[in-house]
Amino acid sequence: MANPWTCHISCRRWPLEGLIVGFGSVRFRCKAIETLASSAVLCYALRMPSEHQETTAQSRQSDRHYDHAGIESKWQKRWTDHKTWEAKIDATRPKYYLLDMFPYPSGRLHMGHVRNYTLGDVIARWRRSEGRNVMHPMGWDAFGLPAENAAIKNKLHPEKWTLENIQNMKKQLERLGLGYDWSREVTTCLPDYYKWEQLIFTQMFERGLAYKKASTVNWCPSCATVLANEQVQDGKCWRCESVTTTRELEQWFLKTTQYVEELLQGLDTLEGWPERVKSMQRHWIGKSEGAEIEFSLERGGSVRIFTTRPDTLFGVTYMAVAPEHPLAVTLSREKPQQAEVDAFIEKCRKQDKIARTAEDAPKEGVFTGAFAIHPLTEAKVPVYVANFVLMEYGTGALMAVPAHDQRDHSFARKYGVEIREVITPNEGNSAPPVTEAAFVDAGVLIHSGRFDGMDSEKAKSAITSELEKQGKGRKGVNYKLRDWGLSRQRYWGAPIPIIYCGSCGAVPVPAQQLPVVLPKDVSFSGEGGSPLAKHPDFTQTACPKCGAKDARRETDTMDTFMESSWYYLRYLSAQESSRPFNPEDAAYWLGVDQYIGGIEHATMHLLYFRFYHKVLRDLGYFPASIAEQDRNEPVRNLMNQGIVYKDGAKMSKSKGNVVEPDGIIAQYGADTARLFSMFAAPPEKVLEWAEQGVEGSSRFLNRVWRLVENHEAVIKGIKPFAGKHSDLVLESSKKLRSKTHQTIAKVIQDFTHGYRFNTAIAAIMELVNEIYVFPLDLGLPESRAVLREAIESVLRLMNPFAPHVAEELWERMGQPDWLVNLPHLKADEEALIKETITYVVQVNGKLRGNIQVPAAETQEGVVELAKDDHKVAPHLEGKTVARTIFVQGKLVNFVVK
RNA sequence: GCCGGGGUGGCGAAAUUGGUAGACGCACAGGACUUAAAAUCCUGGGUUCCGAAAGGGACGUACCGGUUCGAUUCCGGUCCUCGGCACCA
Repeated sequence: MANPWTCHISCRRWPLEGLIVGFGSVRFRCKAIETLASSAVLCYALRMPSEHQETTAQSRQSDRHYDHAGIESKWQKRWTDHKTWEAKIDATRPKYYLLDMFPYPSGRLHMGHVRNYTLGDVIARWRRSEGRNVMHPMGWDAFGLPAENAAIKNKLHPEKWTLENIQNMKKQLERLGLGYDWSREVTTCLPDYYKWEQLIFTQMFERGLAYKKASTVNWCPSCATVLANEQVQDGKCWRCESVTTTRELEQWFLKTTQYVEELLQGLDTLEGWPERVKSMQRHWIGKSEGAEIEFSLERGGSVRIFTTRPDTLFGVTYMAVAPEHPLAVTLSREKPQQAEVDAFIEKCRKQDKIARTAEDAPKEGVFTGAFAIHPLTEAKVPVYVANFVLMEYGTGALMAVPAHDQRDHSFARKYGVEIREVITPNEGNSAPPVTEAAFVDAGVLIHSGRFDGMDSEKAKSAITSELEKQGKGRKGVNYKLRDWGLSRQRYWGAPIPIIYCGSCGAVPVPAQQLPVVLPKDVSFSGEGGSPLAKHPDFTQTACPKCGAKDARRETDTMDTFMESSWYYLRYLSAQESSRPFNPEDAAYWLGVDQYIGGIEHATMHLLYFRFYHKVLRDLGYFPASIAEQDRNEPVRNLMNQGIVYKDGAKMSKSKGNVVEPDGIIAQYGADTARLFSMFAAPPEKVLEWAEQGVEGSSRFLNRVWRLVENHEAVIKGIKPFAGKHSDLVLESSKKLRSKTHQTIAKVIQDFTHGYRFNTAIAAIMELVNEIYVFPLDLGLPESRAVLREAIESVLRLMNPFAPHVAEELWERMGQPDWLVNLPHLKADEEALIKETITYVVQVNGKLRGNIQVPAAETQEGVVELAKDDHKVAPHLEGKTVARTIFVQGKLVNFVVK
């Protein structure tokens, strides 16, 4: 057996305890390597004489890797101490309001947050380097269901749970080196935030924008409580697994539909918004034009319907109403069909709406026994209750034209209703007979009385005018957008500031009595509805209007989208105690220059957000000095970063596939976490989480660190090259300097054209690789100056991504200023000029060679050189060049026969 | 189902308006350094066929088809996948 050796191990991941003893020349036991056999452990060992065992039996930080923990906390402290991120109104600089979608305080950050917020921080640092007065706040979307679920499960008060989570997550954000103006922090579950939301609600109420109506909720009969959609899994309650049903409750709504046209048309003014988001919002609003038609009922009364196809009116052979429609019940009263209809309605109530209305879902319905009268032919039309009709869309009733609508067609065939063809395809078109499938395109009218022979377009207006003349219909517009239902029968939300009085009705809580504070002394069981309703001190109150003692408070709380609809305004004046925000602050900072958040918010949040802004404008909150566009729309530029997902689904606590950044920060540092999240994929793309690449980002930062360390001696006291590029003597100097300035230009371009940070980082990596192979000429001063310039450029370019390392190395190079306070670099145009150009030569579109030509070469000259190229010539031999395609600066293509 | 995205090597990706497909990085392989291992530095890799080799041919951006001298890029269709669908936020 060979002699035992004691190894001194330094390892930056695993502080080792005790001795690691090796035998023989090759194999030694290293705990760290065993522990992480699959990944490369940055670890090395020095052989030591065995008598030194005791003194070497300790771990020490590797001197081959920079001390990320030390420098990160050092710079974070410096930035904080100097109030680097605190933004103040400054009329001398252009302002830049950068807004990140604030997180729900679920407990810990996940990599989706890291990506989102790093993106924001990189942009903030960049805009700052452009000389802008950047305001970049952060806060907490602190009300919501998970806190209440946690309270039920862990017997912990939602407030305690939430506030503790906030403390945790704030520390995590700070450790990432994210530069937020914490003096503007908002926490939406605190009364000094929701007080203003309640005030705004009462103002909406007074304007008639908030109203009550009956609406359906999920109901668990066993827990006797309302369930959120998320709490219903496969039609069963999440707690007790009872089959859920639905209930009608009187609920508060906001009239988003009052702003529907503006919400739609405003999209056209949002040039800085991604097309995909605008498109989704347009479809969500879902405007369609057509006609509203009144069908009278045989037994009196009438049904109003909306159709986009009044041209098919003569093809109507039945009508259908939604199961929730009041007529569904009344039409069948005292008829043989009554029992069947009631059973059907009950069945639909239990069905999921998306499944119920899916195109391939079975079309089901029952005849009500009642008939309607066709407005023009006066024929009797049977009325059905059908599962594919939605109460929320249109009028909750429809005229069915089986010949020209596929859904109506399937239903008609199933129930044996007549299919009457009234549109025939235009000449040249053919279609299967309507007994087989509906013909849904426009065409020419037949069997439609005096409208026969008209094309669909013309018939639409002709039939609508005829109806209008007879008082049976009119032109109509319909939208899919519905009013915003904002009542929640839950505890952890902002109380709706309404008091019900026996004589005065619903009375808003007067401003001086706000906030209506959420009481803390409640208990959670998950059963029997909201704890607020069981809190007598809260519910019993006096009427603010008449003083009656027996008034009671509204116990519903507000949808949490209410908080996230105006937080960007509270950031403006987070300390303001007499109003939601200060108009002077709004005048300076609005609108939001860049809003960043996940694409999953494309419709709901971003639509509510826009709606709220318009309402506040109409409530007179914005001073006249705000530009028209910013008065109408909250956000100028929107960026939706792609979802970070793992195991095929969005990272979320409920799915249990969350990856937290803490491990990465501890092992590699915040700069690595930041750099990797920016390098792994372009910002808008979905990112499937895989940790393999993290190592590479860490390696790069260490490579930069060594770059400075290794060259410290030769560039110390040297000034970066400042002369004329053409005066450089050495080819190597010219080459490196060109690369330096190409990189600067590339990074600037990637920042200004769509925040393409992944390629910007790749370019910096290329420059670093180039510096590594640079043949330094110690005899020539220009060589050192060019090297210094290159290294300085690397630090300045990488600063937004990895600010701690960049600042530390910058300081180490003897620079007095902090990078965070410096303007960004500009490329030297002269260094970008290319002396030779590479032309690609193709024959019949296939690559056959490439040639180097002087930049000044003429087209004729390039073509001649291309023909003569030794790789190209054989492909041209014995053939005729029929055509020569020349693309300036790029390629020559010979089309030969 | 409806609405909006996405699909390129073993993997993350790149290719500014149609013009060298695969930059940069991961993983892997080889070399240098080391008694050794790790780290570091350098080099190589789309697939396939011919060649001992320098080199050369064919194919290749989910699939099928079209436009074009030329298509990852434009057009039509198909498949798969992700996000949203109004009480998760």
